[in-house]
Amino acid sequence: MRARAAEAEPLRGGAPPAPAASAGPTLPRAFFGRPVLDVARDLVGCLVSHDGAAGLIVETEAYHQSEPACHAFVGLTPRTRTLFGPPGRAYVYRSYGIHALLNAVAEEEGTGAAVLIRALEPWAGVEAMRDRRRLERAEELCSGPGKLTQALAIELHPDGADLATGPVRMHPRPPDRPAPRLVTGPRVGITKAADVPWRFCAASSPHVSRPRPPG
DNA sequence: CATGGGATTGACT
DNA sequence: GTCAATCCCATGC
Repeated sequence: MRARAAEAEPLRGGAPPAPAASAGPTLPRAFFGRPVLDVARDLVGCLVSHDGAAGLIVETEAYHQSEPACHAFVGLTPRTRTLFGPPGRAYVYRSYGIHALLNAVAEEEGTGAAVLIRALEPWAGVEAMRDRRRLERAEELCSGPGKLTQALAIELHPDGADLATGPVRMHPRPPDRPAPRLVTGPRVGITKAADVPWRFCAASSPHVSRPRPPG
């Protein structure tokens, strides 16, 4: 067993249990088994839930084996096994030795493609998010790919798990929410294929990561 | 088996 | 604006 005290330890003595984030039905497998750019666009507005908290996706990035910024560019290795697997699974990897980053595997089995979830608007279990992040402002809880996994308590464990059955789940856009208008731009923080405009943000959302897209 | 890079964040200048 | 922290895994000797 690894050291996981920070995860298991209650943060405050009398903290009430997080409210159940009943985010409703999950996205079908067929949603993810499509071109990764379509999946990345259509995921904005959808919900992600885990461990008593949930957020609306306000920012995504697409990655595909055909371009060098994608981990799958190097081919099938133990690390990229999940990327080449069936669509609709979670691909979670550690970045910079510290952060767990959440992706949704897209396209058909055998093709390495995924959508990185970069930012959420807190939707349920916000107090649990504040406890985990030790921050108050809603705009800072999930405004980055490493921040949102911390807020939702997602570690590497869900890698390879089905997003329809959990532990990490993805759900359609709540019916009372309008479909967001999208802003497209270059992906953040990469050195290879940095010019490809495969980043999709909900226009004017205060919950997206930096750098904020224009408009 | 040793090394180095990486899709980040938070603290600091 | 800079920079360190930190770990998985691909690569090369």
